[in-house]
Amino acid sequence: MARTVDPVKHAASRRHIMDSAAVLFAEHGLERTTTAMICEAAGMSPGRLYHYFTGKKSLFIAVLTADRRETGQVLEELRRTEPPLEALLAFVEHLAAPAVAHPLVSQLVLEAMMQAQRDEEVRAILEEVDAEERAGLEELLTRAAEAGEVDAEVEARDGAAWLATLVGAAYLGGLDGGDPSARLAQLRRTVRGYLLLPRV
Amino acid sequence: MARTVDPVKHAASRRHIMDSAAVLFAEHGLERTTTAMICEAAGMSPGRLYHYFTGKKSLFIAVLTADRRETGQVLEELRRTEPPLEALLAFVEHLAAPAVAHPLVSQLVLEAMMQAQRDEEVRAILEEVDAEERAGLEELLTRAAEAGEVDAEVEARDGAAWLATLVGAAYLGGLDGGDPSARLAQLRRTVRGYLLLPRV
DNA sequence: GTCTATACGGAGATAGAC
DNA sequence: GTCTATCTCCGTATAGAC
Repeated sequence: MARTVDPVKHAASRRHIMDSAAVLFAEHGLERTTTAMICEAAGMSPGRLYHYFTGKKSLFIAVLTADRRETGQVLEELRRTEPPLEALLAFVEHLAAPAVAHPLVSQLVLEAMMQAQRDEEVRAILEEVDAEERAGLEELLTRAAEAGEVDAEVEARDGAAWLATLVGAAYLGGLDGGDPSARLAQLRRTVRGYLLLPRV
Repeated sequence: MARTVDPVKHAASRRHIMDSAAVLFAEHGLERTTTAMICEAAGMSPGRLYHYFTGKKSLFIAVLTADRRETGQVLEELRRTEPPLEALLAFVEHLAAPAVAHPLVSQLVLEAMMQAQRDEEVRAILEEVDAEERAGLEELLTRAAEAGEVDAEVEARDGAAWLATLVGAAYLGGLDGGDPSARLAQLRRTVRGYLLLPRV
């Protein structure tokens, strides 16, 4: 029984569409990106696009889940990294890394966050990713705190949530352009300052 | 020559529409808020709405400019506040205050930022406000630095821009709900930590 | 699998009576 | 000034030939 579809080609076609769409979603947002624009960017007809995706929203979600980062592996390694505070900082930088990679990535992530406010399906996906990230932050934060490398005033759960928010700030900063590596340095300094009580 | 329109009533009508629309823009975003939704929320017909605004976008911009904060007055006062570092922190909190006031305010501000990425007119408005805020931050930051209350490593211009980004983080944090006043405390701690070099 | 052509619905905006 | 009714366009998605 010969397969009628080549799964490799099929995946490649999907990927090509997703890559084209991702740029447009980042630049113009979900609603202002028309399927016609996507078709033109991908160099294909609507019929073809809808052969690979059931609709614009499913394409958007496919884009989001494709770029989903695997934090598990990184986390596994950082659990053994010494000192614990450095491991935590490294994790924060890992999470913020996409923001400095390219302005469009920042825009896409922020667009996703906004959509999550308004769409249950998108919200569910991002929630999952966020929970994973926060759990990692909390774990590393707790470890650093136990090692006495973090000020006692910083509570694990709230602190982790706030760190996630600060990572978000790096994405916000990505909108204005400017030097990406400088932004990463600012973030690093900020997180250190937050975790270690500054002398007053 | 009697005026045919009562300017007070006219302004009140505009205001009523803007108030109704602001909530919807915050909740659903610009594109997903239909004029029909606005009409229903405001309890009026499309004809009436278009009597007061030339279009949905002009209404959106009216909402943004109406909620525009007057930083000048606050800044004037903070210039004389001692110590300088406290003045700077107070200014940061002033800028972040709307974010803790109500979740919808956070959403509206973020929506505006996203629209600014895609619309020249919106961008121009926000740019103006942002520039004003950054100028204020830079001024107070410089003053605090000259008083030796801020670590020398923090450069005035970049530092001010980064502080503005951190204020943005407070708005981002507003999306997730949680205790608003706690978020303000986190921000305060973060900014202090950033400005004062923590002992390593 | 891919195209062209088009159906369908909805949203912004207007017309014109009152 | 305000309403009802409606126009027009455009965007999503589909139909059906190749």
